[in-house]
Parts: sequence; C-alpha cells; structure tokens
Amino acid sequence: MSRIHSEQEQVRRDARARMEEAGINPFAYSWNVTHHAQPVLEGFDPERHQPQEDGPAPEPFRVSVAGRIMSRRIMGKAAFFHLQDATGRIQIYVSRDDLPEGFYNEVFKKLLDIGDIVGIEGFVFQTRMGEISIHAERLEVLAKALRPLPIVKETEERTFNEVTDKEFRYRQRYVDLIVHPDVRETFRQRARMVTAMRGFLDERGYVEVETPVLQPIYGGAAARPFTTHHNALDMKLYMRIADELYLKRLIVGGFDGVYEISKDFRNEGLSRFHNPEFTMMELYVAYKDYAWMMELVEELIEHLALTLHGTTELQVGAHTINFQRPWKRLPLFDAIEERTGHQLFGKDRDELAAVGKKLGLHIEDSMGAGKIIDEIFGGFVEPHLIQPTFITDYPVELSPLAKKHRSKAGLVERFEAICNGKEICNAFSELNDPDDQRERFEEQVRLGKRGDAEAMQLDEDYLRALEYGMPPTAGLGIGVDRLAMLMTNSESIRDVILFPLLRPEAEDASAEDTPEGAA
RNA sequence: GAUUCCGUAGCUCAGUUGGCAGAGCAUCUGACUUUUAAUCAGAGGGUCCUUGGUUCGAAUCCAAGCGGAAUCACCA
Repeated sequence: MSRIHSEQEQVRRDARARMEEAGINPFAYSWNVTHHAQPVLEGFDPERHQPQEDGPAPEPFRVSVAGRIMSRRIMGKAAFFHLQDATGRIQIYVSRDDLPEGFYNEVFKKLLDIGDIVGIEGFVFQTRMGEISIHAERLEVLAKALRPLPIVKETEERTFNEVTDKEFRYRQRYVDLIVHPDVRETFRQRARMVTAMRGFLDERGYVEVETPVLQPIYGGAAARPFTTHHNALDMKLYMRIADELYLKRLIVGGFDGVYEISKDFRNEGLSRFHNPEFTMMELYVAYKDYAWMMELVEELIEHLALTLHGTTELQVGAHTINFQRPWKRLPLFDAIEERTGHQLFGKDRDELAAVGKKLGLHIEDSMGAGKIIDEIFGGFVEPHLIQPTFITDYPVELSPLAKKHRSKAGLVERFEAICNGKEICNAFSELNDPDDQRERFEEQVRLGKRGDAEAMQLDEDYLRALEYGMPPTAGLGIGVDRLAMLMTNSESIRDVILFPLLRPEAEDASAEDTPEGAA
C-alpha cells in the first residue's frame, strides 16, 4: 500500500526515476571521505591556499567531502550550496564548465534538491565575500531524499521556518537532528558524559557488568514494572525496575566493586522528568559506607562538569549551579526543620499527620509515617535545594534495602543528592543482615497486600545470597538522564533521550500485533 | 487521571462579525558565472486533526473524540 505523495514528494520521485533513466544510481554504494566541514574551515590558510595577486601559485587544498544539501543559490551557469556533514556546514561552489558535459544543467539543476546527500571532490578557496568554500570538480549523488526537509534558513540575527513543534521533533528525531545542530550537540555531550563516567569508574578498578533485564522477581526500587511472558518456559517475567539486587549478589560473589549503566523500566506516568525507560548507573563497592560514597559522588560529578565544560559552574535554567566539592550535607530532618520550622525526629505517625495537615498537605489514612515525611520533604524542601546538597538519614520505612543507622534509631544510612530541586542520585550503606532484610521484605509484602502497587516482592534467592555473607557495602544509583539534563541545560528529559516514548501515531494504530510466538 | 492552551500548504504562521482558503520560505517554469534568507518574472500546491450538531452558509460557533504541549497528581 503506498501513500499518496505530496506535490513535492512526487517531484522528487520523478527526479529519482529520471536519474535512473540517465544511468545515475540515486543510492550509491560508498564515497571516499577525506575531510569534514569544520576541520576544512579551520585548516584553510589564505596565504597558502588562496591565489594572491602577483603572488606565487597557491598550493591546492584538495578535499573530498560528503553530506546533505541544506540550501541552494543557483545563478545561471554557476551555483552555491551549503553541505552539512557530521561536523558542520561548508559552502560548495559549482560551475557548469567544471562538471561533465550536461551534468550541471540536467542533473544538478533539475534533479537534485535540498536534502539530497552528495559527495564532492574539489579544492578549498575563499569567495569574494570571504566565505571559505569548496570549488567542486566532481559531484556525485549518494542518496536522493524522497521527502522534503523542513528547511531552516538562518542569518546571523534570525532563524526562519524553524521546526518548533515538539511532537514533530520527538517523533521524527532524525529530522530534528538534521535541522538542529544544537540537538546533535546535546547528544554528543550526553555521550561524552557517559564516557567520562565510565572512565572515572574503570580507573578505580570497578568492573562493568551486565545483569538481567528480564527478571522473574523485580526489586531494588519502589515502582510498578512492565510484565512480559517467556513462551518456552511459560513463565511471567518482569522488565527490571533496578539493577540493585543482582549487583549486590556480585558483591557476595567476591567482586570488590561492580557497576552497570543500563536501562531500567517503570510502568508509570510520563512527564518532563519521567520516561518509562530510562538510564541508570548503579555502583556497589565492598567495605565502604554511605559517607565514603558521598565523597565519591561529589568527586564524580565535579569531574563530569569539568570534563564537559571545563568549569564546575554551570548555567541550568535560571540558576548558576556550582558542582565544586565538597557539597553541603544536611540530615533530612534538619532540612525539613530549616524550611518548615517543624522538627519531625521522634514524632509518631499521627503527630506527623498533624504537621502535614498544618502545612496544607492532603494526608490520607493509608499514608504511613515515612510516606508523610517524604511528602513534606518533597513539597516544601526539595524544590528549594538548588545547589547540590546531600540529604542524609532517611526513615527506615522508605528504604527497605538500606542499613540501619549506626546511631539514630528509626533511620537508615542513606543519602540523596538533590540539585536544581530534583534528586540526581540515591545511595546507602547496604543492608547486609539477611534476617533484617527478610523482615523488611515481609513488611513490603504486607504493604503490597494492602494495595501498595509499588511495594517490593520478597526475593528468596537474594536472601539466600545474603545468608552466605555480604561484606559491608556502599551502593549508589544515579539517574543518567537527569544528570544529562543538568549537564546540557535541558528542561525536559525528552531533550536528552533520542527517542522518548510517545503515543503511537494514528496511522499506526491499526498495525497488527505480532502474534505470540511468531518469528 | 485533572486543568489550561494548541492542531490551517513540505516548514513557520495569518485568517476580521460565520460569507470565494492566505503570506513568507520550500516546490515548478524562465532569466542570471562569486551567491549566502541570492535576486527578478510567472505558476502550481489544502481531508482547515476527526466525527457529529447549529446555520441558507462553518477553518471560524457548539459537543464528543484523536494527537501534542504546559502545569498538577503519580513518580522509594
């Protein structure tokens, strides 16, 4: 079934057919690229490469480039166009008499369009207007674009016809990337950030591992999972919501430090800060505690800021954020007291509910003490924490995998780093007492039975692993997407995820499901 | 899930009180050998998101739906 083509698409399809009739393959096999746009612009030296009046003959700067035609200015027997490659744009000069007989008039002028991908061989020169350009001596069609691009025209002051529709940009990210160099740059920065993170961890000897995405029991976080089914074993499987329990099994197994950078999946709502599949970095280090981990986190993130930007001070939205260590450390209850005037330590559930109500929160009967504390923190404290801050020592009910605090009853040794009003990491001294862990799991199971869809499942195999003995361990999880948002000054998680989840397009709604067990 | 806003040509957008569907860029034809939003002359291009309703008449008013965005809720 073929779509009805727009006028412009039909023109391009006709051009493709005429190319084939003329013996030109509109989809070539390869092209020998020797140079890229940006390095050519930087490498051009007018004194060496440009003909000078009464000067010596220039040394030709010969290049072979390839890319997409992004603009065209045709003037009779000569033309200029801009070619865009992975590094940027460079202007190409073509004149009729430099190309094979008839090619300029019949092919270049009539059959090529903005958006087509071509290869150019020629020499670099500077135009009368001063723009460094390539004088084409050979031009080949490498790929014909059958759809028109949403063309962006730019001057130094203004941009015209820029695609601003976010739906278009997210659904057709390939087009977004073609027309928005800053989007390409954002994703390059994200890649550099992950590379730097990996380098930082590798340098310290931690082992990068891969643990199961498909899990018979999900755990390690409070979230609703995606469910799937394995046909051959006829078993229910869950997409992981966290890597935590498998990584700690590896600490039991004798690794001193393991980490994983991978996708987690949570069957929850979408927002500026939430995508159902997102990237998490989890790290576990034996014989360390959460205080040690705080130092590692601030060192890591300071390192990332310096690697990406050469400074620890980053502009993020309206704020300038300084990642220089050491970061402020503030126990959760002190942070709440600072903001609300209420000291919650030692208060029971009903006293906490009364404080919550006084602050204007909607407190439901089903909410436990930990949940109320979390609500108060999330509502009145977290949004105000702009500079990176470690919030420490959380209620035990909120942290079923964290070790009891060595000196504060009812709390665990846990911290979150908050920055720009959002959590960027979560870490604790890991609970390694299997009997305590069993009780915590059992409490989670009770919560689940009471209807908490995010309660954890009891993982017998994990308890068995702990019973063999897990050394004292510090664990960390960093939301890579949210960190990338900070590092690239992006206001939506969709701006740092190449293909964010959207509802299917209407045209695809009728597409048939893949039958179970097919292929 | 709630609220608000949005959906018109390939792209960005206008469209008056409800009265022939518009502009710029892009496309097509012609001119033009250093342009750069090239320029000049001419032309073509529309499921006005969808389905109903009101009306002599709907892009416009009403209802429902679809899709998107923002905010909120959810998100240890």
